[in-house]
Amino acid sequence: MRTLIRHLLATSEPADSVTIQGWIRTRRDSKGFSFLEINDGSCLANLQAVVDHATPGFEDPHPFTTGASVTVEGSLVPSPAAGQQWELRARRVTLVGPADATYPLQKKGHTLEFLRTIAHLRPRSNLFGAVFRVRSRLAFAVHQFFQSRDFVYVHTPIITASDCEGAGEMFRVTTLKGDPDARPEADFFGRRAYLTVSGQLEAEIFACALSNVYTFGPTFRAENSNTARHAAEFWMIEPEMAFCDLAGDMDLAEEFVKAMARYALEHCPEDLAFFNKFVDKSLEERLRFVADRPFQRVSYTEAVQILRSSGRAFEFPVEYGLNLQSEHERFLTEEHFKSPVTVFNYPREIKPFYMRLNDDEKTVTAMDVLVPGIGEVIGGSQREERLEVLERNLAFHKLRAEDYWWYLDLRRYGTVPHAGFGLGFERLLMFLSGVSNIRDVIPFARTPGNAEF
RNA sequence: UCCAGAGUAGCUCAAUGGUAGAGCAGCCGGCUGUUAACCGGCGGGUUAGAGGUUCGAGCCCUCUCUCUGGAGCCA
Repeated sequence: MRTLIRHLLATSEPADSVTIQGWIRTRRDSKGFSFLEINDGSCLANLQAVVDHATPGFEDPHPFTTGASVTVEGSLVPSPAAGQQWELRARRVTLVGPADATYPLQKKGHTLEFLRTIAHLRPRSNLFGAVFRVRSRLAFAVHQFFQSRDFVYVHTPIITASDCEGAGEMFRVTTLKGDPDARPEADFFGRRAYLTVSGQLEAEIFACALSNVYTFGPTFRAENSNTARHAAEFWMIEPEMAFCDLAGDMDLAEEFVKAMARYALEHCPEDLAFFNKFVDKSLEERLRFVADRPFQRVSYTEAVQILRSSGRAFEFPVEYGLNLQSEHERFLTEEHFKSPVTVFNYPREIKPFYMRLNDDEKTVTAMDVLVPGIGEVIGGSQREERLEVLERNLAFHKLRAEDYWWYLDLRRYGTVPHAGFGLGFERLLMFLSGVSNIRDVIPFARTPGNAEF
C-alpha cells in the first residue's frame, strides 16, 4: 500500500516495509547503485531512494530518467549522508511510465515564461507544486474563515442576464448561429445572456434573507487587459453582510487578509520558505507584519492631501475627483504608510451606482484595501439601502431602473443597511506567495489570445 | 488597447554586416554515498515568420506573430 512522501519525511522512526509512487526528479549513478530523487507532489521535498543495480526491476537503470513515474518498495532508514534525514533503501523498483529524452522539464531552473508554455507539465516543478498546494490550502482557509463566522456559502449563477455594474466587458453566452443580437428572444434563455462579472447583486439578495453570506467562484471579464494582475477568468470571494455599515465592512476585510496571511504562515511553512528563498526574499517578513499590525485607514480626501503634500512628482495628476492611479496607491502603501492601507469614502462620480451616498452628497461609502507589492486586493462598499436614493443613483449613472427591478425590490421590502466586498483569489495568492504574475497562480490562465490548455 | 524591450540548439544564453558557439539536458564511457554530483567523449540549428537593402544579414529596414516590463481598466 502506498504512503505519501510527505508522511514518510515527517516520521520519527524507521519503517521496514513501505511503498512510494511518484515521478523521478533526477537520478545520480554511482558504480553499482543509483540515487533516485522521487517526488509525489504531497510536499515540496523529494524522497531519495537508494537502488542497488541488482535490485529487482532495476537491472537496467537507463529508463529511469527525469520525469518517469515509478513505484519503489523498500525500507525507510536514516540517511548516512548529509542532505536528508531519511532515505528509502529499495528492495523492488517498478517503472510505471517512462519519459524519453524529449521530456521538457530539467532539474535545472526554467523561466516562468517557458513553464507557461507547458502548463500541463509545470505542476511537476517545485515552484508550481508549491503554488498549487498553497492555492488548495488557502481555498479551504477561505471557507473556514467564513463558516466559522456563521456566513452562508451562496452559489451565485455563472450565466447571468444582468450586467452587474453597467461597466466591464462581458463574455456573451449564446446558442445562436448567426448574429446573436438579431433576435435575442430566440436565444437559449429567451434573452441576452453573459458570463458573470460579479456575484455581488445576487449575494445581496441572499444577505437580505440569511444575514451573512459569501460567494467563492469563477468570474469572467472580457477586458483586453494585458497585465500581470488581470485574467479573463478568475476566482472571486464576495462576502455580503446585512445590518452592517462601512466600518464593519472594513473590519471584516482587514480581519480576512490577516487571517489568510496567518493561515499560510502556519499551514504552508515549507512552501512559503521556498517562495521566500527563490521568489521574494522579504515574503515571510511581510506576511508576519501584515498578520500582526493594524492596517492604516484614510479617507480618499486625506489620501489626496497626503499625495499632494508628498513633494513627489507623479506621472498622473493628483486631484480631488480623479481616480487614484497605480503609482499613487503604491506610494501610499509602500512608501508613506509602509503597511496595508484601507482608503474609503470616494467621490460618487468614479464609483458604481449601488454604493451608499454619504450625507455630504458628494462621496460614497466605497473602500479599497491596498497592500504593498500588489496594490488593490479588495474593493468594497456599504450598499445603498434607501429606495429613493438608489433610484436617483441609477439615474445619475444613466442606468434604467426597470433593468434592476428585483434589486430595487430588496429596498421596497424590509430593506436593511448592508455591506460587502470583492476580493480576487489570485491576487490574494500573489500576495501570499510573492509570485508576481497572475498567470502563475492559476492552473490554466485565461488571458487575451491564450486558452491553449 | 497604448508605450518600451525581446525572440539564436530541448532549456539558459553568447556571437564589430564576414566560417553560428558555450553551459546544462540527451547519448556513450568512467567513478564505492551522491545532493543542481563529478570526470572524459559524441550528436544536436529553417537564428519566430514573410519580404527588403547588401558582394555578403542572427545583426540593418518593413510587416506579421509571440513573450516580457510599464500604463489604462479593475479584482
